[in-house]
Amino acid sequence: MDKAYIPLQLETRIYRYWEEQGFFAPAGAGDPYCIMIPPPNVTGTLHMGHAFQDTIMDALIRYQRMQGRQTLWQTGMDHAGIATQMVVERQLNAEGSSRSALGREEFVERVWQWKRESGGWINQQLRRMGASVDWSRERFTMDDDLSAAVTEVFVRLHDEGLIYRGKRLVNWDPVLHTALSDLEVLQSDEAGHLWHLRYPLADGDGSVVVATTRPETMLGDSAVAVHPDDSRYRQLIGREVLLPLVGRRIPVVADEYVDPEFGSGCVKITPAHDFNDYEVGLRHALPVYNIFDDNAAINDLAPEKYRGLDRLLARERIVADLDALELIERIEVYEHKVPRGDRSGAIVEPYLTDQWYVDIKPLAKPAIEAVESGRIRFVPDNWSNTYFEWMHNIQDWCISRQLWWGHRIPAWYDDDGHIYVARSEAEARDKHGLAPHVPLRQDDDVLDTWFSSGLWPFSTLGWPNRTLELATFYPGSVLVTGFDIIFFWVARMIMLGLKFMDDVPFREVYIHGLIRDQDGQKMSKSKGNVLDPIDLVDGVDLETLLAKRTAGLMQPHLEPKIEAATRQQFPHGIEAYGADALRFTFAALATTGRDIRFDLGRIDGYRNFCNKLWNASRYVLMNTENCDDGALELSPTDRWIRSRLNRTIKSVHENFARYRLDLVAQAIYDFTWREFCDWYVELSKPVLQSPEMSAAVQRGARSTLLDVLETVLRLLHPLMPFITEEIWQQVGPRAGAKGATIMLQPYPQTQVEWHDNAAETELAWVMQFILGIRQIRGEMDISPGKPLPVLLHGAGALDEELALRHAPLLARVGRVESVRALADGEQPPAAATALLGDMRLLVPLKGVIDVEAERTRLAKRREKTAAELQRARNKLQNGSFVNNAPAEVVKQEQTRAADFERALLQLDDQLAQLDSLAAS
RNA sequence: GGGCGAUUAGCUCAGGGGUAGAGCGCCACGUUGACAUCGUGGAGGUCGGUGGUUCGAAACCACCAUCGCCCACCA
Repeated sequence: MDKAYIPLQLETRIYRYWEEQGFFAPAGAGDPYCIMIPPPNVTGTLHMGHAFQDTIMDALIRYQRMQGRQTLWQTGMDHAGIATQMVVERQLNAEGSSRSALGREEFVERVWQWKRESGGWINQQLRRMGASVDWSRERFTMDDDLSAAVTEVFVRLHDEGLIYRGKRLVNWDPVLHTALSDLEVLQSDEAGHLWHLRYPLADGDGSVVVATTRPETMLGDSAVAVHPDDSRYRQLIGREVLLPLVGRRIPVVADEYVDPEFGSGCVKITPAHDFNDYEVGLRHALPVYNIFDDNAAINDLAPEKYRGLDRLLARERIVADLDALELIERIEVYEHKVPRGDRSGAIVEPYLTDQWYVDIKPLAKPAIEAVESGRIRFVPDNWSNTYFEWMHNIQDWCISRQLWWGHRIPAWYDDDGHIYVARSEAEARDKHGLAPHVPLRQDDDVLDTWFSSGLWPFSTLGWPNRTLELATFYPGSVLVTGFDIIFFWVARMIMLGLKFMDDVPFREVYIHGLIRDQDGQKMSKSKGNVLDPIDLVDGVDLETLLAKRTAGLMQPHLEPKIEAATRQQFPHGIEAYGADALRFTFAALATTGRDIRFDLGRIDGYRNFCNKLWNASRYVLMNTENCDDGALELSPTDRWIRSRLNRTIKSVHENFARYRLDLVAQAIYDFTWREFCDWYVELSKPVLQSPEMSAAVQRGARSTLLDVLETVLRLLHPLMPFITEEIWQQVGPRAGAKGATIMLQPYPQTQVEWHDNAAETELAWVMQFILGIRQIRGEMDISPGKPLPVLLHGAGALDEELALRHAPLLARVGRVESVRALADGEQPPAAATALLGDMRLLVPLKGVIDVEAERTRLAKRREKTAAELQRARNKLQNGSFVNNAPAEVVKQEQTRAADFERALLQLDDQLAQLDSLAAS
């Protein structure tokens, strides 16, 4: 092995090897285990959230694969209708062209072209992260077979009456010119005004005042509403108002919807442009006056002077005109919710159009029950509340989009406006007996992207065909995703899976947090705080990073600020940490149910961990070159580390089961560094490097080094696949493992014969001995290299036995020159002290040590011990504690008190000796 | 207006009815035959506040404060 750990080259080499060997495909006859990747946007790039999510999935997949499960990680990409269409349109605009200039067919061809160019990029990034997805099964939502599944689902739902076409208000995005589902509309708090308008009564006798945040909609008013019980307005009900500027006579109606407390208690009703008003209009059979065109400009139904004006310009004119007529009662500054399209950012208008809808309640009911009954489990569980909340209040799903990129709706129209839904035009003609000469025109619209992603768990496996894959891998085991798409995606997969597969699409939904920057800010292009995971893996220089962060900003004026912040945080760019370090960092941060601040300090530390593992492996390899299979004896040290490893394995399995990858990472990290490297490797040195050790004991140490390291590599592999493979290629065979890759080795299991309490107790004694000496050394400023003589005061038979048995370890690791027990009655010399149970370790001072310094040191320890003792005594003197606490807690407290008491006596005794020494 | 989450060392975070934890950072020492991307020792916290339950609360409960997120048609 090279002396230095350099991840870049080995990681790419190893990934190529795995892929070429086909290790990622499901294999064996084990219990199936399947994860569906949340398909990323085909033209997108990998961001930190993806990298985090992919790390979690890959860890689970590799863990289960090593457990012998038949494991499928289904990969693929989403066509992401609106997002992709916008990207390509922007490209066209930059070229001075446009979507409409190209026409539908050419535009769609252009999108496919762009998909082919950029679509591979995210896959390269996935590979760089080490994702063990089955590339041979990669799917795209617009593949022929997946598209066929979409059509099939649409037709079946339609034939069952669960998809219908209806004219009603939708959220209309006047920039993208498409309808949006409720989920695609974000409500943002914005400063605005509340205009109080005065409408004269038609008979000239008085007026009413209505309030609105959108005065331009008054052109479409068809009534004024008051609450039926509002005594102020009871006499107005049934009378008419003369709508200013328009001149229309509109009725005053009574409706419970009106809140008498708000504003004047009178509401203008605009059924065509407000969801509530639409309902009121239906209840009172009011006419619907649509006054917008699809750009949200005023149309020809409005008075001529406003026609063609954009809604905001129209607003200004109308307010001015009403003001001139003295019909503005007052204008209030008012903060209110403004609905905006999640992609375009445009203010969305309620707009009356024909759209396709899914009648969702019949699908929602079993989907709710599936989570209630526990057939699907959310991890952490509190997300099920969020799910229920939305599912219980679910509205019909508008699935048609006025876009060109997506699945064309399988509906055809004849010249009379009849609608024929079928799998193809031919089927439509066949089904409805339409002659070939009857002209049919397919619906221009495409389906909401989530309609096809909702089928992902079964469309990727071959549905509607009854494939072997479907039988094997549906339902999937767990869905790993962020909370932001519980409604968009998770809920819809559950509904559609239950509907078409008659079973849930997955058993568990693991919801992870959002990756934020070091200040807790959401990472976003416009904030200029985005980190590209690949930059952390392979490194990036400052100039490239700056260019990335400032290119194509929507608000160019932020550039200097972003540049300054970036220069400050990364004065030298970002170094190459390698995929393993980044993955381990993600795992260590993957605590459930909370967002993650990505802290560069952590990745630094975990890169160091890689280096530690690398070098410990070099040590093991160097010291196990000449192994023979002669008789072998395991020392207490060997048995101790195996026992500790066993505990670690247990904890790793438990935490995988709970999706607590942070605790998995921590358990392995602590064992590897704190126990294996810091102690076992050090303790093995005196055994392997001194000639007087027996060959059997040396063999025991060598085989333990190999066994433990080889096991750690397998344990760690799901989190750090590359470095573990690289090292395993050498360590595995030497440890007796056979196979071409660590990926397909069995995952470590606990072994009862490794469990050894006696060895753990014995080594605790050794470590405490060495720690005591080190403490004296550190606090008394004695050079770490200087060998020290140690006297045992008050040693029992067992202490003497252990001291003798482990003398080589104490000598080498503790830098102890000699150990001798004081004889009975022998006067101890002036010494620095450490406590080990009932025994005192004495390091004779002999001028090496400053007596005053030792006194201070001991006094400090005494103070701490006395405080602890006092607390324990207080407890034990408290009658209610002794009477009420469980016996074992009381016993434990008594033991503690006794220990402190003994320690205190030892310390007092030692302090007295220092005094007598100083006096003499 | 409803719901959820967070508040523990300078920073990022685990933990959890009985002894306050890790990593990073900080201080001191160190060329020990794997590793300075390291080793050894050390300093550092009345676990957001108030009340309650309990023999015992940082942990459980209630309320409050601050921060964050989600959902909701008050014009």
